[in-house]
Order: sequence, then C-alpha cells, then structure tokens
Amino acid sequence: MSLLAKLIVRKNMPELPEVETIRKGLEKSILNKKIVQIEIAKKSPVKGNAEKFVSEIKGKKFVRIERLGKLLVFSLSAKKYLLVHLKMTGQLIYAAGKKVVAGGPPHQKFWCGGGHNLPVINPDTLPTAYTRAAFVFSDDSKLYFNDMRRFGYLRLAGEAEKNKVERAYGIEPFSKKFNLAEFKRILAGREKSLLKAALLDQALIAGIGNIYADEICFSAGVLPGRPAASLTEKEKAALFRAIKSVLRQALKYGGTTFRNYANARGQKGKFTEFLKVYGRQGMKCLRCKKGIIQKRKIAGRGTSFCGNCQK
DNA sequence: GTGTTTGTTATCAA
DNA sequence: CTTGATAACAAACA
Repeated sequence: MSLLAKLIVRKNMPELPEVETIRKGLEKSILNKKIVQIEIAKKSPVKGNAEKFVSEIKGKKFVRIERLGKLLVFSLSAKKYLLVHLKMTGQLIYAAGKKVVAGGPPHQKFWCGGGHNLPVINPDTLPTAYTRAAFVFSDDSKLYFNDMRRFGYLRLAGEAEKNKVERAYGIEPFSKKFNLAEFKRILAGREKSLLKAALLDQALIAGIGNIYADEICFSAGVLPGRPAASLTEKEKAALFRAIKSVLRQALKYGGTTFRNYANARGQKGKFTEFLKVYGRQGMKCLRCKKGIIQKRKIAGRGTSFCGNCQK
C-alpha cells in the first residue's frame, strides 16, 4: 500500500478529548431549549422502543450535559437521561435555526486531515444519508446524530440505570482523585495484562482509546506491549504524566480528526498535527530521528510505536 | 472475496 | 468469584 493510501485509510473515533469537545460545544447551543420534535431514521440508533423514546423526550429540555468516559449524558428534567455513545463514526452536529442562519456568518467549508480534501460536515448540508436522528428545538435549531457505521446509540435511561452505567466506568483522567498513587494502584490490579490493554480498559481509566493510548506510551517512552507488571516506578510516573499531558493538549486543540470526527459545529479537531506515532507507521520517528514507526497488533488493536526510543 | 478499521460487550477459558 | 483473551458487531474501503 502506498504511503498516500495509508494516510487516507487512517480513521479516528471520538475518545475523551473529542467527546469533551462536543460536550462543551453542545452546552453552549442546546441547553434549556424545548425539544419540540424528534425524528428517528428507519435504521434506528435508539436502544429499546423508539416510539417510547420519542414520546418521553418530546416537550422536555436538556438541562445538563455530562461526559462519562466516551459517553455523553444529557439530563432531561424529571430524572431521565439521554445516553449517547458515538462509538466509531458517530457525530453530534448542531445546526442553528433558519432565522439565525439567514443573518449568520457566511458559508464556511470544513475540511479535515492534512490536505486530503475530505469534508467533515457543514451544518447547512444536514441531514445526510448517515443522519440517524434529529432533535428539533423550539427556536428551529436542530441537533443531528450522524453515524455511518451504526455502532453508536441513543438510549433513554432512568436514575438507577444511569447510576449503573456510571459505576462501570473507571476514574476520570482529569479528576483530582487521579494521582500517581491511584494510577499505580490501578496498574497493580492488572499486573497480568499488557500496558496497552490496561490503558484501553474503560473500567480502569475512562476515556482513553486507541489513538491516545499509543500517543501516551510514546510520550512516556514505554512500549505499549510491555506487561504492566514489568513497569518500573520511573516508567509508571512517566506514563501518569503522559496521560495527563497528552489528553490535556488534545483537549486544548479540540481533539483529533482524520476522517469522521467533527465537533458540535461540524469542524475538525486540530490535534491531528501533533500526533507522534498514530498513523505514522513506516515513517521516521520524530523524537529519536532513527527508528521507523512500527505497527503491530497489541491487545487486539492496531498499535503504533517507535521500537528504537520506546523501551 | 479478504483483511482491516474501532469501542464495547458477550463468551469462553483459566 | 476474578481476570484475560478473543470473537462479534456494522459498514466501508483498498
């Protein structure tokens, strides 16, 4: 496969920085607006009864938007929650009402990936063939749920259900409780697993996916295939710092876009240009300038690393 | 047609 | 019981 082809087939899906970017965007645009209509595609993304889903949400408002790992939790009044998981190709795009668009900014095109001319989403062009659901608000603005691959879902949950889901997730990387001692304790509980598997395990630390797992290992200079039990104290500390720094920087730049990821306005994330290993297989290592980035299957996932400067 | 892509869950094994 | 490893899932593309 040519290098260009490799670049084009790279994909990404929302992980913590992307989901958090969407959450913040939606917080600015849809909170406390009355939901007047909900449209569900025939290929429904709703878990459970779609008619019941619509009737229970219609007329209510989203009063709060939280994130649990990669899951978005929209609080409706009356202890009901809309859980949205974007999985691989899900998008939540907000389109302002007609009145706002008419007097709004000029038409803007959004592109992603270093010059590959791959459009993300222009809210004006919605719905698309992959729009699976749309929420219409009283000011005629809309929230579209797009999902090409249909792994993502919308699920209405009660308090108990939501709490159960919440308990299944591990610690949030930006929580005050997530300190070095806690990280070591987490690793100690998974001594038999590989580092990469531990980083990806949502029940341990919530929100790290394939891209950031690889970037975190590279940043820390540790091979992702290392058994967790083999990590030295110094390496554990480096990994802990890397989790925070990589995710913080990705968040700062609005996440990573190769192909499908778009924020709540349909725009790409800018962290793509800061990636050091993910999608760089076959290319020279940016840090040691000697190694060639390798790609292998580790813990069941495509994993990129520098065999020279990651130990 | 085959292999690869990914987050999560189901399933089986130890 | 826990923990881990792996398959399965949907859909697209090379």
